[in-house]
Amino acid sequence: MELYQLKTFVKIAEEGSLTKAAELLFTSQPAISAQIKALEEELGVALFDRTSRGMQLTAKGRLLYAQALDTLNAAAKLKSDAQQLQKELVGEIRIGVHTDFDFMRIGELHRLLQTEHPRVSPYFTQSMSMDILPDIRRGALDAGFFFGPCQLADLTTWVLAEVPMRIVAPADWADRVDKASLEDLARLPWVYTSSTCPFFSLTQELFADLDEEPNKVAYVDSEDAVRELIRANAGLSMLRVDDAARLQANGEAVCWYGETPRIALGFAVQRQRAAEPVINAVQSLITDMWLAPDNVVSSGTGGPSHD
Amino acid sequence: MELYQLKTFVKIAEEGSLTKAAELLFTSQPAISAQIKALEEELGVALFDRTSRGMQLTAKGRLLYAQALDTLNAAAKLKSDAQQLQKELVGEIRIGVHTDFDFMRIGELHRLLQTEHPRVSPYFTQSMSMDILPDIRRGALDAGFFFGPCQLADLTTWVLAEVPMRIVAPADWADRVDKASLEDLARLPWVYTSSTCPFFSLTQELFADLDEEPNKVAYVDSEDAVRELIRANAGLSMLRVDDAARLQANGEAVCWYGETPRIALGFAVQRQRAAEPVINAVQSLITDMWLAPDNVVSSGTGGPSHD
DNA sequence: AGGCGGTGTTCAGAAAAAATGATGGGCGCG
DNA sequence: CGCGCCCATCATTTTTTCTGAACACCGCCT
Repeated sequence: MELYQLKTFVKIAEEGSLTKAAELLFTSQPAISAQIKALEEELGVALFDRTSRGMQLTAKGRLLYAQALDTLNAAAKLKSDAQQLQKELVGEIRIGVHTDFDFMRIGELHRLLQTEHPRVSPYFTQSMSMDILPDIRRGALDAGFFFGPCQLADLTTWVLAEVPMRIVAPADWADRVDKASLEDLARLPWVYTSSTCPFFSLTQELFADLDEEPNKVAYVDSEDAVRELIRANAGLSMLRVDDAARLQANGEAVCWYGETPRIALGFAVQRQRAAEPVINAVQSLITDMWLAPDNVVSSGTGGPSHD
Repeated sequence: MELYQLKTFVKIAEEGSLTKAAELLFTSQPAISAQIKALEEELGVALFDRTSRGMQLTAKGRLLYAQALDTLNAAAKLKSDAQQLQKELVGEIRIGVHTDFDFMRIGELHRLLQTEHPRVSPYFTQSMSMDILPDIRRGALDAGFFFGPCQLADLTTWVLAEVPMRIVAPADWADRVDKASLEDLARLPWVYTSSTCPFFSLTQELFADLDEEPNKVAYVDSEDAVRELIRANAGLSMLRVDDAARLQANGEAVCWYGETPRIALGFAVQRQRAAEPVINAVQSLITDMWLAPDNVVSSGTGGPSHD
């Protein structure tokens, strides 16, 4: 039993005539006569009564006609859906996110993806900056965001923004920090990130010209932990300017406005997979989002605001 | 796109390997490789990723796999239903019924038909005895019951029973009828059926030996009308014994027990259609029902019961 | 590094299936 | 009774599909 036989069956049933059906199917009358004969033989059921005036469905044929239609419809849907899929991008993509979803504009990204490529399902997994790049390399992630430079040669990366940072101290230390020099700060207790974290090098560079090492009283590996220790008066640290401003606004911290180091916000994928349609599409969406002229994060928002 | 291609598609998807699928489909590996290639080309969609370890569904392939299954399932259902139909009888049959459905045991017939041939739909139409035989001949009915002899040569008939009849008089006339002779009865008013009705000849035969014609005061053409006129004291008539007994039990009539003419209950179909499976099956059911030894209507229930 | 065993692909020729065009038989209609 | 329309059949051609061998690729194991 093949679809072409069912098509013939249905057409003959509708036309009531081999001859007419043959015309409409652009074939010869003996051809479809043989098709129906084979079909009837295979099903073991006489589908038509042959009269001198044409072909008429038998009672059994009428029952099977409906099912033949069902089958053909299922096949037609398969084909049309396939042709629709031709134009669409289909797949999944696992994206590592290393900091707040709202800062990373994940909602906006998701919305864009939904409209541009509705059949691409993103999986956003939050993990630490230092885990994301190796995970992409391992294939545990398909793409990801990260701070700082990328040391892995087999990843392709894009710089999305230069994110300005700020040195932040516990709120109680306002007078110890207010007019302090960099050296003054170095002597205060510091909450550091672990050495694999991009913030680590950033902070190190800050003090590179000084003779003495900063006074490190704790090492943590998440921004949340940094904020918590600042609130607990443990020491100073470095945060994104927006994060710092929020803490200060809440009275949970004070900022030091001496210098604003910047850290690169990057997006990475495996080099040999960069051309995969799904990955490429998501990457385009993200670089467009972040590098559009009206969206540059690295600009402005410099020193303190005095009013 | 043909079903054999979809079968191959599904099998490869399930096995993850051309080689294994080829084995299971009892064909060669290049054959199904070409099938899939053609299918992919027609759909315009890459269904599989070819790896050195086998064939793996693409994201699009996974979406279409479900639809391929749907299509194959529809086809499989069509085929299995057809093979079921092979054994079954399918069709409609229009049966003319000329008297009470319960006397004709239509309920029992329907129940039997339902269990023996569930796909045969009977249409029972009630019409007068004298219309049924011509209707069968015309093809307006496929089969039918009738009383009396059949004069139409191109019908095949079966005698189902010899139905005993009884002369019935209005209840008020009990003493005029009780000890009456046939001649006495002939002089009383009679409710006759029209001359085309088999009851007509039956009644005529009853009085054939007498010199005088019975006193006919009305002609009607339904048993219902006969009963109604008896209740209205219009005259005597003839009814089936069971009918007569019911009227007498209700005090609506009295019976005369002098003689019990019998009328043949017949079943007829068109001669040249008698062998059609549906007609033949229904006829068998009916003759079995009526002619089974424990079901003979013509026997017993003779004279008056004295206790 | 090189061979081995597994994969899927390609190709030319063989086999099978389907379509063709001519022929013939049945039936209704004028 | 013949004509026109219908479908079935048959030998033949055409198309499609299958086959088997050769090949390329990849991971794995020695």
